[in-house]
Amino acid sequence: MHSHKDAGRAADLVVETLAQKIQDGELADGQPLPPERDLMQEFGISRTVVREAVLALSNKGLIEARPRHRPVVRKPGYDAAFAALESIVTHLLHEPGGVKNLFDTRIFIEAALAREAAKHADKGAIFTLKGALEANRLAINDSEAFYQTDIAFHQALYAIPRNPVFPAINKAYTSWLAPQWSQMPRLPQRNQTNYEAHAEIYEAILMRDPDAAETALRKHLSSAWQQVRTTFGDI
Amino acid sequence: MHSHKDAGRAADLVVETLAQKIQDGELADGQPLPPERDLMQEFGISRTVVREAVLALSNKGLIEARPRHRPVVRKPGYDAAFAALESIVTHLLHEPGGVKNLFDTRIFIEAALAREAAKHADKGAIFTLKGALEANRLAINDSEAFYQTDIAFHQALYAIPRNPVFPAINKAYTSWLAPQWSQMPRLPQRNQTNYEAHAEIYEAILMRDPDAAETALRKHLSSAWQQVRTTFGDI
DNA sequence: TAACAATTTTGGTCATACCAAATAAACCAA
DNA sequence: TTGGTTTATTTGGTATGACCAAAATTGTTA
Repeated sequence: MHSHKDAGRAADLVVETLAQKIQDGELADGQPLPPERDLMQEFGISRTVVREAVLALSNKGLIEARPRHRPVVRKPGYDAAFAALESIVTHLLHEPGGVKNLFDTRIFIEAALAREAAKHADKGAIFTLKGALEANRLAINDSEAFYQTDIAFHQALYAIPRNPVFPAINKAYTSWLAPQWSQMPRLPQRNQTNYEAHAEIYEAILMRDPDAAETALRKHLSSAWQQVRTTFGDI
Repeated sequence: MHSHKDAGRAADLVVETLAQKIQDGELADGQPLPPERDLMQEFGISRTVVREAVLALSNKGLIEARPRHRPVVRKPGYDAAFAALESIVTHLLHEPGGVKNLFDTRIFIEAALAREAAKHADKGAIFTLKGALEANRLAINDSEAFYQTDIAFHQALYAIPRNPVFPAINKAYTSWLAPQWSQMPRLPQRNQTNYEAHAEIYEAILMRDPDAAETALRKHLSSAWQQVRTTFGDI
């Protein structure tokens, strides 16, 4: 079954086997992994190797290993995929131009999403968007709530294509860029501006005007980027 | 969300410290990591913990650890980031709808890229695209070469925004979807069709017609998806 | 100086032991 | 029976020490 080119890692076999069991559901989601000492016997290896395998599975996101707890099987979803990027992305963000590169891709994707929404969003999706916009408006004077509804509005945008990858992308964006965003001053006046931008995007989608939707969204996010720039300077 | 700092892992400190040194350049790219026995002394820990830390760094993509070789420091780039996704994406692709979800995002992004290119590509980028297209044409009768030039043409598209994230995305796409793609029959006739599709995309970009560029690209990739469907059935 | 042989270093694996936290079992009071 | 409290067991985290084989280094020779 396994044709190992370089027989350098005993743990690899264990990782593959367990990963397969997880994917096949033999180790169901939420179920704890067998104790390390059991795995030793099952595979005929030392605990060293078992631990190495468990570590690897944990870093791959297939199990969730809280310290001193039994590792729990986590069948990976699209969210987990992007979560695996966190550490490396964090590094990239600390390099010159890192934040801008990432933010530019966000603008790029959301602009395309706005266009897509204007073209193909069904009534239900538009209604959801309208609800998110209304919640956003009601929170203008509560900066903390506004932050949440702001995120929700964009989330609604990512949900429109009905492709689970997009919400996962958005989650990743918000979590990665949160450090920058959360340090920015919260001004009610700015909330008002952002709400109006959201409204403009919504209107364009409602009017089935892709160009207007894209333009409005680009303006909105570019403005947000400028705010970041004026807060942090060149990054 | 919540970052559980349960402080139960001695290895975490080592990982953070070494990661910091890598980011700061104190451990330069390409340089081997200190021997495990040295790290033991430096941090006053057992080899067990050192190995755990090294494993973690390896899984994070900050070092490259070939079996029985000294781990080599690899300052992560955008490519490495997506490479870290491989194992988990592989799992997702094996689930129902997984391939389609991923391919749909590819269509989505490339459509937006085509539009972007038609709007903002400079002469140099268009010239590069033209060269890729010509190479593509010359390889119509050599299916293996055609496959390569096909990839190169799309790569040229991803390079246009001059944002290093996009080429990395493309690399990830091609490597993840390669298993499906490489199993499809290579027909010169199909090469001809694909070349014409590429030419149509290029022409639209040259004419600065975003709508035509997007339409042409969507048609091209949707057709490719249909070919996948007819080869593999519902996946 | 280049090819080869001897030596040291270093990563991979195993076995054992101990501790503290987590879990399960036993127990007891209401 | 039930619910909470105490005790016993399990289990993950870490430390030591040992051994091997493959690398890397050094030394030697043609």
